[in-house]
Amino acid sequence: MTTNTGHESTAERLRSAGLKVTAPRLAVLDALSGHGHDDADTVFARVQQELPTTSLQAVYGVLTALSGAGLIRKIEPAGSPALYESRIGDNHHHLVCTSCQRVEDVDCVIGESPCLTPSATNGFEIHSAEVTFWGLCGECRSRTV
Amino acid sequence: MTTNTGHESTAERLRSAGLKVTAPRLAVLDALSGHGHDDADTVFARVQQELPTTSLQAVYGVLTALSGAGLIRKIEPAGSPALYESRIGDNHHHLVCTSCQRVEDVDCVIGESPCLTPSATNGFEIHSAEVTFWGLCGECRSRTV
DNA sequence: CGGTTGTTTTGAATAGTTCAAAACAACTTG
DNA sequence: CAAGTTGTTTTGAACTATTCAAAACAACCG
Repeated sequence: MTTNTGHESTAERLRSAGLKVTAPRLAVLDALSGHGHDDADTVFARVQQELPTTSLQAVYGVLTALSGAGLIRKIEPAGSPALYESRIGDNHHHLVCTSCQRVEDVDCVIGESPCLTPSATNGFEIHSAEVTFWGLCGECRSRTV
Repeated sequence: MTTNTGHESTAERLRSAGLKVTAPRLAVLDALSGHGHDDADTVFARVQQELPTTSLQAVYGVLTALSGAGLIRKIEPAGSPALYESRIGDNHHHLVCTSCQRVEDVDCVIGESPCLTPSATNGFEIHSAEVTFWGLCGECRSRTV
């Protein structure tokens, strides 16, 4: 029975996505929850603390499975390794600092639609739009005065 | 004298950018002109035809120098190697096919401003915005019927 | 034409990620 | 609840795109 109570446990979310519930997967989801945007190495380091036998390749496998299932989202800003985030469902966008590579979330630009409507589709059937804002974060701005 | 006649030769464009005029640079600029979006290997292959002694590393160096000088633009869509294009100056965006990775240009979404104005800047000083539309290109759509 | 500085060659190294086979563990079914 | 099936993780290796570094070289200035 796959009852969706609205506040599924982590294990339940895995099961409803058709994935087996394993310790590495729970640990990765836990490592990503609440945090911002982490690369595979960072997730790996965090997972190892509570599950020291986990391999980096397992983390890659888990991250791939989870983003394939839509439980996490993968972004790949130019110049950074792939980053994973647990905020999903809304199609939010990202600010990336050109100096320190820090990534922060921004809500969709103007409501929802503009982000999905290019001026011409060139025959493409568009599924999603991704917006990346490049600039200097507050911290790097004050450091560069 | 750095007279800008409005139709500078390739060599002149290099010189006005403060770069020395060399055969590999001319060949790379030539290889990129008129073409769409090419990765370093593709540029390398094209350059080799008219300048067989050129090394791949030289091509990387040239591409870095040219995009640093603003003579070409580098884009890095998730899942593809870095691509270079000669269309510059306007801040146009890209359609990327999720099936064949083909990249095409689209003009800026709605006029100009929306692309540069996120809903909240989180303290960032924003320099540019990059929009990537993901979808299926016409060719892959018909193949997937 | 000679000197200086920037560029290219050559050769090697690196980061991030993926692949493959074998060992193993989760869920299913009897 | 035991055994089997299937999906997952481990282990170890490979790979791609890219960068680094030193030496040879060429463009441009005077």
